[in-house]
Amino acid sequence: MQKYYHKIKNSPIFYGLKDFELEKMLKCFEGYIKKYQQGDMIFRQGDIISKIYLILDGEINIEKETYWGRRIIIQKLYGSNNIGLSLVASKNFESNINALCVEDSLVLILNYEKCSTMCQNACFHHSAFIRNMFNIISRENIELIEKIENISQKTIRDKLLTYLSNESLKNKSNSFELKFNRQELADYLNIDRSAMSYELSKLKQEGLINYSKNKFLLKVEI
Amino acid sequence: MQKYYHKIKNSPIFYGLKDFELEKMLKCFEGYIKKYQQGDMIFRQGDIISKIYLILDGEINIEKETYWGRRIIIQKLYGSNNIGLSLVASKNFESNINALCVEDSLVLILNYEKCSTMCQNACFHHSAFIRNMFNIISRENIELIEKIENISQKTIRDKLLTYLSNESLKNKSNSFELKFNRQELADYLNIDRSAMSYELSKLKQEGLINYSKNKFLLKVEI
DNA sequence: CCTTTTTTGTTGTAATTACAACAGAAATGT
DNA sequence: ACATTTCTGTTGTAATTACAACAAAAAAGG
Repeated sequence: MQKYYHKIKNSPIFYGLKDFELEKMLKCFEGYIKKYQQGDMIFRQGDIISKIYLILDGEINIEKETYWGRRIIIQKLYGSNNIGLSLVASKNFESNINALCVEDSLVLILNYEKCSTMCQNACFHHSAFIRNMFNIISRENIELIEKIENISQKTIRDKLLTYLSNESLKNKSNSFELKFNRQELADYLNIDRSAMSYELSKLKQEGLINYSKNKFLLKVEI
Repeated sequence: MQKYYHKIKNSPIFYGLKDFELEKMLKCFEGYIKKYQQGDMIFRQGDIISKIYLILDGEINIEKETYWGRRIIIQKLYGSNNIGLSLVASKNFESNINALCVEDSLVLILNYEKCSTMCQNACFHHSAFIRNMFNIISRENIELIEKIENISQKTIRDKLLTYLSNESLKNKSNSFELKFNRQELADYLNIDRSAMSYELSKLKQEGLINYSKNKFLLKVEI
């Protein structure tokens, strides 16, 4: 466990703690580390969740399968993101999403019940921890709204331009690298991959964007 | 202010407080009441937010305007929902949404900074308050994911069936009343109103659903 | 280095949707 | 009760998209 302390201390939820403080809190929260392999599901739609999953390393897709069997990618999460937070904090403990490891991943698992109620020994940092969770889940919220903006555009072209523009803003640069491969991007934007590919080529031809592999350049203000 | 205490105490965020405790907290949080009229914007895209808005009464649409001028309805909020919470809790204080009053509304406004940091006099209920906010924003999060599920369906028919099925689940009944009018529903589901109207008629003809005005009956399991 | 597998791009066609224009119904105001 | 306005439903057409099938390029695995 100790060998992961530096990773854990880098996460926004435990930021700035000393080793002995961290140790105390992890005990408090019944924290433990679990390794997942590429392709593993951390949990699925319908699972009852009672843990908070803090991603220390790896890459995880939050997905949903429709009634008709199509995949929707809600978002892609990396180290220092949390999953399960919002699920767990609500009255309804049943997951409405799948958490799929796209790479081998390292996850710190905490007992939500222990996290959310002040412990007897009322560790000094507990309230800061709760505030941090709050910030994290808020950011999650904003990202979901951004996704809704992206997929709510009318045409494939508008979806792409809106998505790329938002990525550009987040990267504070008009050149940036996409985290999705083409199929994932299509599943994220809810469009057909080949139609998307066609539209990307057209945008490139028209000089609005440029790209090579996953490196993109947005040449226009949206 | 006092005359609103019963409303405030009914909200999940202040639930179960005694009058004198509530009074102390509201002072702590610099809380005040503001009345809005139908059509008023509580805040707009681009506004810098530093308050928490707790809806005591009324009806508010969370909307976004696309670059191309189309309206997206993110969600509809009623009394005892919060707006501005997730906006305010992030480092980035710039709103990415509009909050539009669809009816005359009554809003309790709190200073976020005061809410999120423990006050000197450390009122007993402050940590419960933060936990409540946490629960609220989590539920918000889950609703956003549900919206994403609804609008991520491939066809208008699938969007409608998924939406109606989710409403049915939330109402724990296969008959329920929609909170949206037709144009709003179309803007929520990101589809053309007339095409949606056409598909609704078809679903009714085929016997999958029934409706009259906003009262709907879902006759199939999705 | 070569083979195999995976990812990405291209194109034609059928299906779906947006849009416009209008009719009918319901709600509102007087 | 009537006129006016708003909301909902209907239909035809043009635009957009999904899908399938395949080609080309890149990555992975010996």
